[in-house]
Amino acid sequence: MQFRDSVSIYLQIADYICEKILLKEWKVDERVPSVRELAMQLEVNPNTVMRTYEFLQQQNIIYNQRGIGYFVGTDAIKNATQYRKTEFMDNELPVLFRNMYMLGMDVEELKPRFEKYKKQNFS
Amino acid sequence: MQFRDSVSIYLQIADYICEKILLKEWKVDERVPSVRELAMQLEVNPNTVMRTYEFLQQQNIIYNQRGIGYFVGTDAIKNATQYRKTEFMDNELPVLFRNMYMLGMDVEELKPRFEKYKKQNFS
Amino acid sequence: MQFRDSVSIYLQIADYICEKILLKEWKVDERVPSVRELAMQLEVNPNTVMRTYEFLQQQNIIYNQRGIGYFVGTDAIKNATQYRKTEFMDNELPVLFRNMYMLGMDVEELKPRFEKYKKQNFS
Amino acid sequence: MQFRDSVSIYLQIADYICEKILLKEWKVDERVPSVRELAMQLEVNPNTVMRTYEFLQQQNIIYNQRGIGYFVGTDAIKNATQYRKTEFMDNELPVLFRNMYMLGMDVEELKPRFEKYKKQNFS
DNA sequence: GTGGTCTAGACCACC
DNA sequence: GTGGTCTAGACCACA
Repeated sequence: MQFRDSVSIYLQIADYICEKILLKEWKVDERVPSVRELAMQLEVNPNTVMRTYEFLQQQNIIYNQRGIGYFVGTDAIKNATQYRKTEFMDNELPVLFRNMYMLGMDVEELKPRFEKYKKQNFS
Repeated sequence: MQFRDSVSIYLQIADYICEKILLKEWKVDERVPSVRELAMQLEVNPNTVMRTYEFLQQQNIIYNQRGIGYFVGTDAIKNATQYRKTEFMDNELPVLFRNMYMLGMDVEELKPRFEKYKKQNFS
Repeated sequence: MQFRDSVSIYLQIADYICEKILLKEWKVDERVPSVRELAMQLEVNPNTVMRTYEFLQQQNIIYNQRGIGYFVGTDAIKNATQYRKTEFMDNELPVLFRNMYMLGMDVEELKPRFEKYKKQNFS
Repeated sequence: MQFRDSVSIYLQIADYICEKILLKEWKVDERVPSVRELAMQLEVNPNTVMRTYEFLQQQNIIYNQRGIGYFVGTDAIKNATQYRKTEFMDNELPVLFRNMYMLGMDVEELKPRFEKYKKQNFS
């Protein structure tokens, strides 16, 4: 995994996990990787992953069973959507709109492309 | 300026210059900063800026007068739009669409937000 | 400050701060000690105090102004009361009741003593 | 057993033994564990336990038969109650009252909770 | 093995 | 100066 410099690593890991959940790769009550495991895989310090998991637990996206591990929460999809949507609106939309304005584009132009994208990738 | 790791720096500088032109901060036939000047300002090697300018000249976005400097080209806006639009469609739209799909969002949702954005920032 | 072994240090520090607020020693919008300052005073690692402050911010008991410091929140008393009351009910009451049962005491016995205590200490 | 730092260990062991007696786990004239045995179990120095037993003998809570061991005294319950009650009043009540004052609580609030506690744990 | 807490020490951005 | 993040490494309780 490649980390951007502009955002905290632990939040980027949170996004990574939310994506796994939102794309249904990780299902409700399924175990997520252990702190140490994910830390090793992403080549970060276990404390950093711990921080991500604490954060996601707070957002009711994952829950914990002591001595066993972290699991995808019951309302994970709802809560992950809400969390990521806020982030998306605040951070990504302005960049998008700026580009669209610069390029003289309209929202209408996106419509058919979005349909095409969904057909190609998720069906 | 903050550079991402994923794209060549000289292309990121090209984007930066295109933005200046598309947002009408730099007008047709106006002189763009000298290679040394921009290199110093962006804290990169002059060779990198040189590469950007050669690239933009190829795209007919800027032109060169030997011994004097580089200038915004006559059709700069048209050509910059075309160049950036290709990039936007190929690189940024897929990321956007992936997020929108994950979050269960529709293009329609963007419409009023885009209007609001334009009103707030460019009027 | 003396720390018990049974509870996390960062939570004991949280209790300490809640007491300061509940006993009106620290007022709303007043600055609390800086992370480093309190860490030095309590002879713990700054990270531990940082953790306390993050926790208390989450509970809406203190808030943060970047580069300036942490401050007592508007609803600090309400939120601190709620937080500490839960803790009190769950952890301290059972110990109290166990002792009272062992000693054959009744709640009624406490009544006049509590009045006396309040008169002596807070008036 | 977990020892607090603030009180002598031998007194904490005395409390432990009083509890056993007050909760009727150890009956009158029953033999209490030998000094060595209890020291091993609690992982303390036998001298410390010896000190506890001497102290409790002074309080007429246990008595000694040389060469045989220590036994729960005839008036153990009365004397243990008296001993523990003094301690409770002097040390634990002030802490309790301080918390109740801070949290704006009243003795009345404790009444139904105490009843519930007794029902759940001792019936 | 799991998570949870703590220390030491570093570097950063903001004020 | 302030907080915020990250690493490295340690030790603990729980299972």
